Amino acid sequence: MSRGDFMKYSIGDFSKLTNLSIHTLRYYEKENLISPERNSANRRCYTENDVKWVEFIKRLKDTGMPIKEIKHYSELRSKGDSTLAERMEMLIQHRQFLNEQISKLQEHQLKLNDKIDFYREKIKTSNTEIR
Amino acid sequence: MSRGDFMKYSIGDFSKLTNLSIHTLRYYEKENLISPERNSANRRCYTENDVKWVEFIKRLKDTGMPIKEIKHYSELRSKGDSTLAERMEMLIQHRQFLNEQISKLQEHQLKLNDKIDFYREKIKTSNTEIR
DNA sequence: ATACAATGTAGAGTTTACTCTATGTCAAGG
DNA sequence: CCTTGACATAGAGTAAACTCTACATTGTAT
Repeated sequence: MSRGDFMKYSIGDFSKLTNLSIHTLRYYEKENLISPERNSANRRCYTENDVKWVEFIKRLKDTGMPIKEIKHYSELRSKGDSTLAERMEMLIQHRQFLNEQISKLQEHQLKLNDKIDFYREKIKTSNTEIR
Repeated sequence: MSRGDFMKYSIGDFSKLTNLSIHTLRYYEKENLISPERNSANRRCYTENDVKWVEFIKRLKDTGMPIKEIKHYSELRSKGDSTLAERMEMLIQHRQFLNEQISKLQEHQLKLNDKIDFYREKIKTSNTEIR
């Protein structure tokens, strides 16, 4: 319903919107992650759609998917609905990876807590010794 | 109580024990993360203590602490008990970082699940259309 | 019309964390 | 005695993901 559907963003605006540097946006384009239209003067025109897409790219990246793989996903995506199943498969694989990642971090979290408790004791003791 | 306390490991053995390549071990030493003794022939002699220390280094690394910071921690550690408080402070900071990391990943996990559900629906629909 | 800010491309440079190569030493087995 | 294999150092090379530079165009405010 919103006018937003017709908004076009320059690379500068899009950069601010997505918190990705202009350099990074051009790099992502070179790597086939994003493919904005160009206007008559060859300037990039990003859309609302690109905003959402970049948010998703960032999600994949922040969960440890390498650029190469995101590139692959992105290339599938631009081939249209015939690649839906393959893309879902990738996401399911990635979810598995993410679940494992979280489990490992939670284990590390426990151990780190133990270590900190251990330090607390050690410091208490060495303070006692000083008195 | 175990004889383990007197065990010494060559770099090859230690590499197998810790799952770090010999190259990586030498690199970590250059970066001041580990400081094994040397025998008369200048060969590195790792101890049980080093095994535990490397496990901890790996924990810090796997939770996203950069080598530089681990190096700093390690240098504090080798200064002895006078640095206990500062080291604990580092760990507490790092725990904070880790907690945030886990929260973010959990949020990503939810969104990824949504996305996969969305794909599932979309695929179901496009299959229906084919019939 | 002119200046200056934003954008374009191509390609070089940076950072992190390894990883590998070249070359040399030394102890133990055949 | 000689070769082989593990180890030593110094320094070069690599991969990923940016990040920056140089230089050319274009859009906009005065």
